[in-house]
Amino acid sequence: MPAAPVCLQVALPVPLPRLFDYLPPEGLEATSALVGHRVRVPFGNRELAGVVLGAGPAETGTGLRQAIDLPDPEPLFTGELLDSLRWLARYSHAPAGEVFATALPAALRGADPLPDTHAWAWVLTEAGATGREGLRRNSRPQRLAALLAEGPCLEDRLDSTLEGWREAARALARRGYAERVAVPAHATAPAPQPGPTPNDEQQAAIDVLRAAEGFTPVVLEGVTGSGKTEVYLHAIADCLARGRQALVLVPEIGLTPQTLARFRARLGVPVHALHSGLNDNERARVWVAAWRGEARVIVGTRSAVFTPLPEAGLIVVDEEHDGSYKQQDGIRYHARDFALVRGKALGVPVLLGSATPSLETLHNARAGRYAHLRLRQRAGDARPPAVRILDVRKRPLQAGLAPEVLDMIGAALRDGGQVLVFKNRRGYAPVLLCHDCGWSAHCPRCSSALQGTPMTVHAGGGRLVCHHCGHRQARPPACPDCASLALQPQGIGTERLEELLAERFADWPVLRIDRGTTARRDGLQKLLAELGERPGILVGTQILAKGHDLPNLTRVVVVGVDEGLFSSDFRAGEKLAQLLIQVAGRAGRARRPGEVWWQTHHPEHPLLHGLIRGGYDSFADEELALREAAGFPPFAHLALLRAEAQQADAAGAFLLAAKSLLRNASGADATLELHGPITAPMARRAGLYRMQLLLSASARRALHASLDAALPAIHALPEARRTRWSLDIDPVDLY
DNA sequence: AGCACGCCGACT
DNA sequence: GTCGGCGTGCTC
Repeated sequence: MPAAPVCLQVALPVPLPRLFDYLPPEGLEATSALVGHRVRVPFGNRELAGVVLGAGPAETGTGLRQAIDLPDPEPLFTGELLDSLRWLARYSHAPAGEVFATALPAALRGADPLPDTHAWAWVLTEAGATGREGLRRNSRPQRLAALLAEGPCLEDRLDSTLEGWREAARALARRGYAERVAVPAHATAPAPQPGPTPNDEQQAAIDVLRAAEGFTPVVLEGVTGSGKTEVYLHAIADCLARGRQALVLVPEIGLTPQTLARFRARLGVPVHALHSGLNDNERARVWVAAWRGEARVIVGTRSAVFTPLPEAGLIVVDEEHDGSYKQQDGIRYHARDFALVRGKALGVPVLLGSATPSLETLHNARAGRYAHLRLRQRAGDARPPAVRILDVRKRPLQAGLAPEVLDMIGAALRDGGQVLVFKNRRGYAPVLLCHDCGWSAHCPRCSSALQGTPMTVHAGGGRLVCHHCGHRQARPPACPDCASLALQPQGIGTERLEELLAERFADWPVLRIDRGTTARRDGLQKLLAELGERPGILVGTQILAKGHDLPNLTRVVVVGVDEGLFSSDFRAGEKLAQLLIQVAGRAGRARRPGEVWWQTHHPEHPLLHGLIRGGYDSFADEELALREAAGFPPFAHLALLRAEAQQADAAGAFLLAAKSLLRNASGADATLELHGPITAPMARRAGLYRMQLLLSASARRALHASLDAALPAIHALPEARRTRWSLDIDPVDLY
């Protein structure tokens, strides 16, 4: 019998959960030496680029086609990154081809050749050296020429030294005074600057990392202003001194030009940034520079976790609790978790920094899996602000603000201070709340230790729905506890906040800070610089929780606290606590003592009192106990099967069929719980009906085993055809 | 996901 | 008589 032909097993970016066999390209043999290479193949009547993941005998006998070529002289994926991405494909139950495509910068997803990784610098020509005297004094070209007279200067550095240098450089180039030259990336750094001497706590953290051998996860817990970045910088410097690369992940709003400038000034090697402001080619250049070992320090947001690190020495995840680390579409990975997977495979320390670590991370720390270090000292004489809980039951609210709050804002402004009015995150499903006594609707079938499960007001307003089990009931006409008629869905009407404040405090500036006003690079900085230290009001969401010093900020008001207290999302309490702590940090940096007001219908709520009395730690103790009793993460493992369809019943029919397949697949193993299908809180989006099925298991293994067993059949369901569906492992939002 | 093939309405 | 609607089927 003739041996089956030896072919390449190729992962292609198509939503099909399998590899494709190809004969090797002309003149090449199919061996495992080709694993990790990009490969160009014919696919149907088009051409695709994929990644070789194996070599072996063909499984399908007929119709084998031949790969076209391998674009790169060496494999792009080797060793640790190759293994980690294979692991991610298995863990996320996603096609390997899509995972590898996600890991590559967009410009490399095709078969285009690798970009060169030179950095660009500007130098003065001989003509420029003499001719620059003739330039108009203090004009930008003259200032640029003066700068270049001291030596060649990198474009990166020009970005932070001379505003508008590009135009000036073009002007010099036109006269033949200056030219652009390519320089190898590693030869381009300024001399490192010394930093301040670390305090005892910082030094202890630095020492732990210095002594670490192999994979060492370390939680660094420290409030705003306690100097976490200083610890990062020392650890990175140590890592560089050992001749290794460092990867730093930051949340989307954390990667400011100021952060980068600080890293660049201190480290004395080029710092490569990967953020949303870069175009595809720039991103590809950084990725390849890291792959070649030229980039020694890479600072980037979520997707930077896929950077190759052939000489890795350290991974830092800043603000590890931040929600922006979880990708919400496509391959739904969690960058912090994947960073830990990579750190383990690489055998390097992983530093998780936060003022408010996620409960997952705290749980791991308490179980002894992570080292847990704290920074308690604050820089300078900053003091924590006084927190005041304002009971707004029965108070007449204007655009959601109590009269006491408006009075306080007026007084603070007249006193020359700035006020931050912080709206809690939008997007919570509305919960029915009694304005007179604080009663809220809970599901009768889902009572658990976790304060019961709030029911949400369904679109249309007449019905209450339990988001956990799908139970429905009519909306009560009056409060069951106090018979008041003041039942209101929470989370509505905050849009009017800015309008009201601008009208009421017309003599002072009212700045709205949201994604819209700060989308441009430096948008937030510009707005804040404009305000300076003049009295005024800042209105905003999430984005204001972190960021720059506002030394004149004396009052902070948090509205929408109740939406966090009574959201049907089990993570809402954690998010609220993190937010309240972070926002308090903003007021705690003022020159004058700050005051934080929390506006609530639930002045006695244990979460609020726990935070005031024992801080984040004691909140975490209580919340972890509740999560354990209720069977939620980190004590259970979740997966969410979402479906959307044109027809109202199609999504539900698909999920019901999937549920029965999963039930069979879990077999005698009763540890897999299936909740639903229920309508998603946002029941319709873009005209599609949306539903979801929640899977939970106390053991990760059971969850994945059932999914592995059932997914092929779920893919093949006839109901799947008229449905768009996706699987989210470890969902962060249950909707 | 693309991109075919494949049968039924309003247009030159 | 054709162009084109999106149902369903396949991709080594």
